[in-house]
Amino acid sequence: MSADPKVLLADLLKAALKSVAPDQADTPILLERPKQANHGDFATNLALQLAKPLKRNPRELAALLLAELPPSTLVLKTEVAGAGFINFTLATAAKTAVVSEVLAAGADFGRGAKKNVKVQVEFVSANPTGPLHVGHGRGAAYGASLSDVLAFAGYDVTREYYVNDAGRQMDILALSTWLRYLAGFGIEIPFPPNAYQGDYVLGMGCDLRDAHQDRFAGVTAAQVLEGTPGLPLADRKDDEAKQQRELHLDALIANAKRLLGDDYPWVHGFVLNEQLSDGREDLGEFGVRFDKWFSEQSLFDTGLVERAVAQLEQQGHVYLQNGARWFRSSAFGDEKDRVVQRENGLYTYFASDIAYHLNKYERGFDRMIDIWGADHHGYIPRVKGAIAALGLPPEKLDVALVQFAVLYRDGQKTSMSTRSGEFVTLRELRKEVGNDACRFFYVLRKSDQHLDFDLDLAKSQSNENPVYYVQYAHARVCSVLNQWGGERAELAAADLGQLQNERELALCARLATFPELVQSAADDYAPHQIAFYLKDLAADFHSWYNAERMLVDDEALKLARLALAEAVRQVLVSGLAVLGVSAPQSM
RNA sequence: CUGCCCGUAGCUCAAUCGGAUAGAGCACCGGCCUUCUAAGCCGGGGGUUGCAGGUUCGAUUCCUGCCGGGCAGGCCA
Repeated sequence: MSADPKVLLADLLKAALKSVAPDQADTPILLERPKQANHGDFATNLALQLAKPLKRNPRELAALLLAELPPSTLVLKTEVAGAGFINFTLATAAKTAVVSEVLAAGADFGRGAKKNVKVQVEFVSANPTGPLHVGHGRGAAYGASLSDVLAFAGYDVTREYYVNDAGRQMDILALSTWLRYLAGFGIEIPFPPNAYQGDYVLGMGCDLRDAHQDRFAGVTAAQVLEGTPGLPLADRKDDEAKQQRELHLDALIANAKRLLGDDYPWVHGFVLNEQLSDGREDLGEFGVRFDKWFSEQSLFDTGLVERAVAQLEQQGHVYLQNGARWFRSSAFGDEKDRVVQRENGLYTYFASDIAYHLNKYERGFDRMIDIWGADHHGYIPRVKGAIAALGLPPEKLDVALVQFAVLYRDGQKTSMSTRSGEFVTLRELRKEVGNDACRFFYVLRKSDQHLDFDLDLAKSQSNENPVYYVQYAHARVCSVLNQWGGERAELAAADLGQLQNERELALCARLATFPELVQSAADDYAPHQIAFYLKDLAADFHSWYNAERMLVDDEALKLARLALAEAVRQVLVSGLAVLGVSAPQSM
């Protein structure tokens, strides 16, 4: 086990710095891996940083630093380059040492030390009012990969789904299902255009009948429609017509609650449960699991919503206007104040969200990450404002926005609304593209970048998806190791000095960056870095594979090369695991 | 109108918190399978990083102003 060359180099530089410029001894030593191979294995801009305070030529300073650099077997060559960079080329043994490190650490190579920092990641949190669609899929893939990256980097991660089981949308779904159910008994009520149209609602209507027969069917169409304003003509799109449709829907919901009485919560619960288990199954198949499903309704049941608003009120951040309670969020960076309790006494969604975040803080997380769709960006100031108003530290909460995924089919954008009934579900997408390609594709770009998901491309040319490129590298290693047929333990004893050629050393350098890459991906909330790294690692491997044979007659060389291949395989497995992608033995 | 995000090769995207000659894939052109998997490799052409300024040794990155695209601005969830 050798120590990290980066740390050792930094120590050497620190010593040199101390003797060249004692006054500047606290200058941070920044070591980076140059993009270009002929710039060595590590480079520092230390001399450039010192040039200004010392008022000296950076190249001269670089030369001075090198002259004072303590000797080390680690370093093969140093040079001053460009404007005043110092480039280091490592000794071959220092480069290949990573192979034995990987073999010794196995799946733990690259894993960060336990940080004892509790991080909560909340993601997906889609309304349980219909199947997940491709937009949710992106949030799911991003959240799951981010969680896994953080966990791998050493954080203690809790994955959580916030279930919006309270509120009007769930009532609309319960009503929609009930109306479909009633139709099955010949009780025909015109289906409202703003109710949930999807086929899955018909299915739930049938399921409801299978489970409870005619228990909820003891009504007449006239009773259900009693007191409703009726529906305007379908082609009317004016505001008045829209408003009438909403009123009609609310009246139907009120009738449903009145007519069903104590049975309404049964229907509501039935519908909620169907949707939740459907979503859980869907996400599970996608490799996305949650540690906790947090119910919005529970915030009301435990009185936390009331308490949160009361707490804000005690601090003097709430006022009454037009019969409603307003949170003075404009005093906390929001552009205007927000209603937390409506004139009719009902709390707004925002109020329960305040309570939810209060609950998160009370659970003692050191950091919380909310993953939202980018359309919610305007929501950030009010939530952070509420947190600050409650006297809690807003900087513990990070909101990661995920841009929309836009689906293209036949070169045309495809609608994804859950209300229109025409949308592409995550299930359909997974079936067409496959889970592996799907997970990889979703995370292959920065989260704040728009995602054009071309279905035809994903479907017809799925073999060209980059995920296969990475998996293929893994399968190739497996194949070679199988044909060799030896024991993995033999590889640990390989003489790594046999690894001499450029491609082998490049592979070693690539492997050596994996631990810091994991850290960087975690720090930046950027799991896409893992995906790009795996592509690069696979490219280095394929290039080497085509240029050199592993199963050669020279026993020492063979073992060394197999050891390197096995190290590559291990890192591919670790990286793919973080992304929720399988690593097949053969393809 | 106001706020946030984004403009990088023909297309889809990277670029190590300000670094050196801006990189991949797809597409296009030319090579490599009697040898460990050709879902692969090697080579080639392709760019004023939207535009104009500013900050400094150095800018795709930071600041200002324009241009263009997306999203948001409910007592909805």
